Formats: sequence, C-alpha cells, structure tokens
Amino acid sequence: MFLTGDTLVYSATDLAIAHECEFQLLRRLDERLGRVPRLESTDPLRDRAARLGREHEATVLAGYQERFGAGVVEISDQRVPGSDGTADLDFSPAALARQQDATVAAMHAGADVIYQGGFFDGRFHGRADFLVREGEVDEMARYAVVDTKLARSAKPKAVLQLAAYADQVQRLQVPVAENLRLLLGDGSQTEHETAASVAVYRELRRHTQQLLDRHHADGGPVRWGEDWYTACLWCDHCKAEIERTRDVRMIWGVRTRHREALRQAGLKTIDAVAAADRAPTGVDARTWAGLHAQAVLQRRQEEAAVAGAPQVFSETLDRARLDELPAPDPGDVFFDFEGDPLWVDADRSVWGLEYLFGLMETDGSYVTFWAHDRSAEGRALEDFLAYLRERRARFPGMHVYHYAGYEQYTLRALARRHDVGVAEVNELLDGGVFVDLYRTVKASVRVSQSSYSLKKLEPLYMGAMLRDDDGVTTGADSVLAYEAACALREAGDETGFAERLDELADYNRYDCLSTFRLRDWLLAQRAALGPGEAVGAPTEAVGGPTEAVGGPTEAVGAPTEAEGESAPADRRAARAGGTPADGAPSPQPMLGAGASPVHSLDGLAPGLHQVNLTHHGSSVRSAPESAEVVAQVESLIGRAFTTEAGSHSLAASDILVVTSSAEQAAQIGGDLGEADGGLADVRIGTVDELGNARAAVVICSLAASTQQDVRGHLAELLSVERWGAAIGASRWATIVIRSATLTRRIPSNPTDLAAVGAFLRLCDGARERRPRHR
DNA sequence: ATGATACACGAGCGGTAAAC
DNA sequence: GTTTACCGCTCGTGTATCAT
Repeated sequence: MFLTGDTLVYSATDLAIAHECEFQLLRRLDERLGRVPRLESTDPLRDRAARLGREHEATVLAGYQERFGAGVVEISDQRVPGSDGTADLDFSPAALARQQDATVAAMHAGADVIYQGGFFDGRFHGRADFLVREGEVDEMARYAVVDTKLARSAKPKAVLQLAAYADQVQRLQVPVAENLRLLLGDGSQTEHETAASVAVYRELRRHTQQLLDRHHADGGPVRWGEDWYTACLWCDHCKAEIERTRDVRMIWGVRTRHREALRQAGLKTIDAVAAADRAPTGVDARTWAGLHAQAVLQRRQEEAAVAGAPQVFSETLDRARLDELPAPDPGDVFFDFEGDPLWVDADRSVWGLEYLFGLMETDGSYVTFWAHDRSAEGRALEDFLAYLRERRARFPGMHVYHYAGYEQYTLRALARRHDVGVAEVNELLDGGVFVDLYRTVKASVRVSQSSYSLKKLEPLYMGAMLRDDDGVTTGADSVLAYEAACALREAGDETGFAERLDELADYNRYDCLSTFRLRDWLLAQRAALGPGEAVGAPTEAVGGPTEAVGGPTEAVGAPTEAEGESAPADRRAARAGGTPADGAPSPQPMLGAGASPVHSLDGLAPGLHQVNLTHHGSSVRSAPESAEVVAQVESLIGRAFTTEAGSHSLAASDILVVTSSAEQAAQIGGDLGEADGGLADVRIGTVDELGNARAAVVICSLAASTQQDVRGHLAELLSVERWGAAIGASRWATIVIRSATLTRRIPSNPTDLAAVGAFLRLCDGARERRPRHR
C-alpha cells in the first residue's frame, strides 16, 4: 500500500489483510500516512514460516528452471538509487508500468514460465509468483496463475490472491486457464475455478477500495470500536487497541457473541463489566456470573500491581472437579514434549519433529528421550513407552500429568506415524493414565490472569523459582533455539549444538517441574476447602509477584437502475437460466398465465434486477424481505404490459415469487394475503418446487441475512442450479431480493468460496433496484 | 501452521400437556 | 380424538483457547 500523488495504490496482500481484519488494514494506512506511530511487532515464528515459504518458492522455481531452462523469464524489480548509495525499490507509476509491460511482452512471446510478473492498473499493484503457460487460445499463449504456499491446505486468502492476478491477466487481454493452482507445502496441489474466484475477489476489491478511500479522506486515524469496519480481535493491531481502550475482550474467556451483547448494553470495558450488577440481555445468567467474576478478579490483580504489591489471585469454583484428580502416587510423572512444527525431512511429506520427550519423577529426577531425525523419533517413542511400561509395573497407581491436549494428541499421531505401540498408546490414553491439568484448571478454579497458559499460572505456586526472561522461556523461543542448534550441528559445531540442547532441556525441565507444582497446588486447593465443604463462597488463594523479580481499468460494481429503458439485447437472465437437468417433468403447481412472450413492461427494464436489503439474524425466514416482496408486487401491478396477445395491465397472476425455503414462502403468502388489492393470485413456491412454471416477472427471496445465519448450508442456499432455473423462468425480468451482507464476507473454506463466486457470477450485470418498502 | 478440546448456542426432534 | 404450543433434549457448528 502506497500513495502516488493523491491516489492510494494497494496490493493483493492488502486485500488479504482486509479479508482477515479491516481494522488492521486501516491502521496500516494510518501508519503509512503518519497518522499513528508504527506498531512494532516481533513474531519470530511468523518470520520463520515466511522464510520457509520463500525457500519453498525457490524450490519450485528451481524445478521450473530445470524443466524449461531459458523458458523461465523472471520479471525484475524496478529500482532507483537510494540516499545511502543502495538501490531502493521504485514504486512510481512509470516504473510499475514498465514492469507490467515486461510481463505482457513475456506473455505475448509465449514464455513457458513467468516468475514475479508485475501488474498495475492505477489502483492495484501485484506480483504473481508464477504464470505458467498452458495451451493456447486463438494462437495466443494461455496462462495459469500459480502460487506457492507453505500451508498444507488451501486457504481462501491464497485463492483470492491468485484471483487478483488472474483478473489482471484478463484485463491485459491475455487468456487465462480455467483453474487457479496452489502448490502447497507438503508437495500437493489444489485447483480452484478461476471465474468463480475472480467474482468473489471483485466483491472484496470493491469493498476494500471503498473502505480505504473513505478512510484516506477522513482526516484522522481510525477509532477503535466503530462499526463501519470489521476487527478480528486477535491480530497485533487489535490486541494493542484492546489493551489501550480496556475493551471487554481483556476478560479471559469472553466470546465474540458475549462481547457484542455487552457492548450493546453499554458495557464496553472490563471496568464497566466489573462495576455492573446485573446481566445484560443476551448473556445468560451463568455466563454473566463467570465473566463478571473474572473481570473483578483481573482488576484486583491490576490494582495490586499499581499499589506496588504485584500478586496473582485465584478462587476455587468447583470442588467436585478437584476431587476428580487421581490420588498422588510416588510413581507419578510430569511430562512435556518439545517439538518443531515446521521441521521437515528431505521428502517434505511429513511435517514436525518431536525432538524431546521430557519428564520429571516425584523425587525431582529428570528423564529425557531425544530424537534429531525421523527414525530416532520412532525409537524415542518406543523407549518412552518401555519406560512407562516398566514404571506402571512398579507403580500401578501412577499417572502421567501434562498441560493441555498437545501431549495426548501428539502421542497418538506419533504412534500412527511410526506404527509403534498404537494399541498401547490408545490403552494408556483411553484408560485415563494421562491427566490433562488444563482441563482441571479451567473447570475448578478462576485465576486473575488474562490468560490461563502454564506460564501465567506459575506465580501461584513457583514462588522464588519463577522464571526470568532470559534464554529460552516460551514455546516460540524453543522452536527457534532448536532450529539454531541444528544449524550449528550442520556447520560441524558439535559443542555449540550440545550447549543449545542443554538450554532446551533446561526449558523443558522447568515446564515439567511447573506441571508437577501445579498438580500439587491443585491438590492443596482441595485440602484448603476441608472435607465435605463443597458448596459455599469461593475460597481464594494468593500467588507471588506477577512477573519474575527482575482508477481501475476494470469497472467494479453493478450498473445503476435505469427504469423503463428497453435495453433489447440484455436478456442475460434468460441465458443464465435453464430448467433443472433431472429430465422428467415434475408436478407443476406453479405453472400458470403469461404464456405469450412479453414485449414490454412499463417501468421495469428487462433482465435481472437486484434489491439489496439490510437485515439481521434471519436464516430461513425474513419479514423485511417478505415486506419488500409485497412492495415490489404492489409497485408492478397495473403497469402497462404488452405481449403478442396485446396490451393490458400487469396482473397478480403474471408474477411468480420463488423463495429459498418453505418458511419464507409461507411468510410471503401470509403478507400478500393481508395486503390490499387482491394479491392472493401471485404464485409462490420454493425454488425446488419451481418445475416448469413461467411468469412475466419472477421475484426471488433468499431470506438469509449473513453466512453465519445459514451455517453449513451456504452452498445449498446459493446453488446456481436452483437460482439459475428461477431466473430462467421469467419472460421479462427477474428481481432478486437478498441481504447485502450475504456475499460480503469471504467464506472460510474454498468450497463455500466457490459457491459464493458462482452465485455472484449468476447475478453479474444485474441492475441495482431500489427497495420499494417504505 | 495445526489439531484437540470445551463450551455456547441455534435448529431439529420428540414428548407432553392443554385446548378444541 | 386430534391438533397445537411449548419444553427440554440431542446434535452439529462455530469460536476461543491451549500447545509446539
């Protein structure tokens, strides 16, 4: 994202950011414009994933070069001399145009592969990883848009990025392959229909461009908590604002829905929630009690810190869940894995290596099983299982304690991966030998921290042994430290390698010890309650200090309404339609009048019209849409209407209403019945019972407000087979009435993305018609 | 980047009670 | 005796959280 003169130019990455978090994008614009200081964020894990992503891309490039040799054309960066003698990237319009010219020239020349092709249309600038020649159309080379992604499954964000480049290639009059292609991190590839993906991309682009331009025109920085943009609530930009504004999101365990309900009731901060004395509507009593108590407790910790006596507080919630903990046994062990989730061996097929199985026994002795390659990982698992077998024989009542689900999940995965001890692992896990203390913590106590990670609980029970911030202290640190250790070993530095491993073992040992102490602390909370005192006010415990001491060429948007105009050739609706393909004519309950071709209808242009409404919370029935259907019918009836049979006034029987559900059909039927002027002759039915019905005007009602409201049924709701048939049933015009927000959000999976894209294509070119309901 | 898990909540379903 | 309204249950889905 950058400015050329007064025009804001954005990239595929910016669109991807908008898709995930519009607030983040607006904030980045503010940073760009100097309205707010840059948010420094360091996420070493993300950096590493990015680095591995570039390596993956380089591998694919090398593969193409091996295959095509000089047929691979790289489009070079445009540079200008920088102030300090180096060369800076040149983002001037002229430079971007040169880059695009080179890309077009390479496509016209029929290059086998174009690497880093550049595009610029005045508003959008992008670099496509790969354009791969794939066949020809009218003696012109046709190109497939291909991208590499480290992920192991296709994400909508990646598909939309490809669609952005495909859109540009089309704009430049070069044929594009039917499918977009992703080359994933595990060596697999996925394909996505170009046309549908581009349709969704254009929606996203149109919306994002409006958002950016609106904010650019605003004088000041974006303000948190307004509702003209979306916010993900978890990215660094959102987190910073949540902290700064003391958003209710600071309360541990608050759900998005509850946050909405709290904000509706005017409870916008953790402080307001703590001070409130009763549940707002939309939050049930039990949930409210929990959130309120959590808010109060978190504030107490903050106040203690301000007063110079930092403390972590806790309360016992459920004695019964503490009682479910197994009786302590001298054979108990406290277990923790260290792994590198991005480790791959040569064939790249399996990701992740568990390089250390660490555990602590009750006498404090620490036991390790190391693995630095795939086969060693299998042996470590065998040794670990043999250790447990032997120990269980000696201590039949022993348990393996750990924090959160990773250990159990990973053991099952490792057993499957190496085909080692599958039955034994299942027996151990199903038999309750492994005990997840995170489960117990969540169910039995409330803690004044804003996170319930193991590290955040430690002030409650680690006392003077609380970890400081030096060395390896987080999971992310450990991943990076292991990568660094392996690099040292590859460089022949065995001593350095061993030193790093010692550090990692220290970190792992501390986690095991922490799990051990946590178990004992939980048992102590139980004991503090005394025998049988399960009910009553929560008891409380207090921990130590919180911290350790120390202008686009492509028009986007639909044409505007042009009433009464007789655009003769634009009968897109009829073309897009067609009858259901299942052959045998079905019963035709809706078949009726209007058999003659329509020549004109006063006040309604032929073809497809779209009425966008704003409504909320509807899935199968929408009263506002029903009211709008009635209003549209009323506005049409009586208008001059000419067929081969002659001219007359449009009657109720010339109109057919098609709905997505029986519920909506019933709703509309009722509303039409109540309306004045004999609207009962309007035929109504669901899109599935359409059959061969025909009418001069077809009105469609989709009823659903948003994608969330239809859950798993999005593809079914938007089915092109169904609505195509409905549109095709009109002899003059079709009016589609739907929620504007139904296609606003980008679906979270590629299947739904394709469904939305196909539906948008169906409605492509529809005239925007204004709502008639008052 | 990923999977498991717990939880909340809406939809669908079946039973029961009340009303006709 | 039949219909309808309502309740509580299960089921499925989405979200938040943890871990590496």
